[in-house]
Amino acid sequence: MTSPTPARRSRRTDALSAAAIIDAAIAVLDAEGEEALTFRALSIALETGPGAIYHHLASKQEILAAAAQRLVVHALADVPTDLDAEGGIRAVMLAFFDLFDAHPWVGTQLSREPWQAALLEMFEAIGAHLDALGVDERYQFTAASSLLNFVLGVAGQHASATRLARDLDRSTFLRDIAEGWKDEATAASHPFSRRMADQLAEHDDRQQYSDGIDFVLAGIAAVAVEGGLR
Amino acid sequence: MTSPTPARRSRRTDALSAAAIIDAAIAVLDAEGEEALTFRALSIALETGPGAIYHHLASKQEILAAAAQRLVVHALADVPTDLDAEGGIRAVMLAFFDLFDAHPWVGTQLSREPWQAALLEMFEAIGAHLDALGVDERYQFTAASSLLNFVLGVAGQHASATRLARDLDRSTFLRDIAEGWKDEATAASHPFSRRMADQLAEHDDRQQYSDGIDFVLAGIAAVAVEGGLR
DNA sequence: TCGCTTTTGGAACAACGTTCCAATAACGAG
DNA sequence: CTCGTTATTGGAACGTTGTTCCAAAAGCGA
Repeated sequence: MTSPTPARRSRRTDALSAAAIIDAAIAVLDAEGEEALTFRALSIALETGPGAIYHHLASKQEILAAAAQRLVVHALADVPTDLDAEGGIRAVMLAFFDLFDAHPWVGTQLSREPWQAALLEMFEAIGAHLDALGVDERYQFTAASSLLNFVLGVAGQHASATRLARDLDRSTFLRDIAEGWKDEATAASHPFSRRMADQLAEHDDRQQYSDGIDFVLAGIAAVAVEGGLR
Repeated sequence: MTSPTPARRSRRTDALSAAAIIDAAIAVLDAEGEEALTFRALSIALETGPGAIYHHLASKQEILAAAAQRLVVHALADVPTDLDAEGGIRAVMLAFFDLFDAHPWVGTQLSREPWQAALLEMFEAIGAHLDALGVDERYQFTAASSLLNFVLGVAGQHASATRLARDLDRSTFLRDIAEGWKDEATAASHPFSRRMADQLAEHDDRQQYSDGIDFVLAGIAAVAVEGGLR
């Protein structure tokens, strides 16, 4: 098998490169999920061995971080630029949600390494609108961080929910959780959650995310625009 | 070695149990960090083998989830109950931060499994105050979720930062990141982050978290209390 | 005292990320 | 063109992980 073909041109027709490895990694992650990205799977996809991969990238972390950054940059490139300040922030934030919805593994990756490259891109994209929004300069760092932290929380939950509900249906998965909240013993000690159980089962993730942004933006407007309290 | 001592009373003086295993797991996690919790480390700490552990708990996930839930419940038990609605929510949210600061691995765990037991406790503790805060019933689910997502984002970042800065000092770690933001090429394409670099290096995590809560609470008050817009 | 069930702990397994290395292609200097 | 040097390749091997399996031991009801 795999006859040597002694003296053709190149060992590979397509040269291996960091970019090619990241391409393959994204393809595997999107097609089969986070836990499917192994050096063995990558080796098969690229028709090579782990040694060759390690010659271009230092670790699995580096592959994941680079893959996440590429998708973040790509998603941000598609955001329209002719919007007012608030519309611009909303568009950026929704672009993040759609990215995490299409590539849930990115949500996991962003919590693996602090202030990695992808996070800088997100931080910048959010912060770029704060001046135009009229946010007092002293509040801009906190405002951008708050929006970023909110996105990251959603991204993490969305990723783990998708991971678990990979075979299972999302709605039946949520219905099961909601049923648990309606269990007598649980409901007795968790009355608020009991009241919310039906909404949990029926809610729209994207709408809820958008409503959450409304809260944070309204809060920033109330506290940090035109000199809020202290 | 380990002479059999043929016929004493019990095989172990302290009976193995789920609670004892979780105790040991928390001790290992707090003392040596997330990646130190292995079945081998647990076996040594409990003076047993992996088989005995699996007889009481089904998987490593289950151990981590139970450990996280215990700490969340414990942290919530210490929150004073004689506060007004807003003070109550603030106290709960700050209790979460202090928990994630003392036990960073909890922040990672909460993103591993969706709607796990610990999250229900957090969701309930937040939501319990929303009626008293005057939040319209239609907004309570979204309001509680938004606060929860914000906490989870902070927890995840805090956990990964602590993990990376385990040997390294936190302030020098942040200073290094900030220096990267001041790099000429980076600064040119990321002017907002460039302006924020010094604040990144000097900011207080807990204060920033508290300010973020101010934003979200102000936004909830503006949008969802006494019938906000739409 | 005996039979059955629970509990124990260690051996064994497959899979993972990573390291190492011998073989090969590419390339610059002569 | 030729040759020594470097870059690149891919597979074998390593140590560690979570998990499974099983035989021995302890506890317990009849």
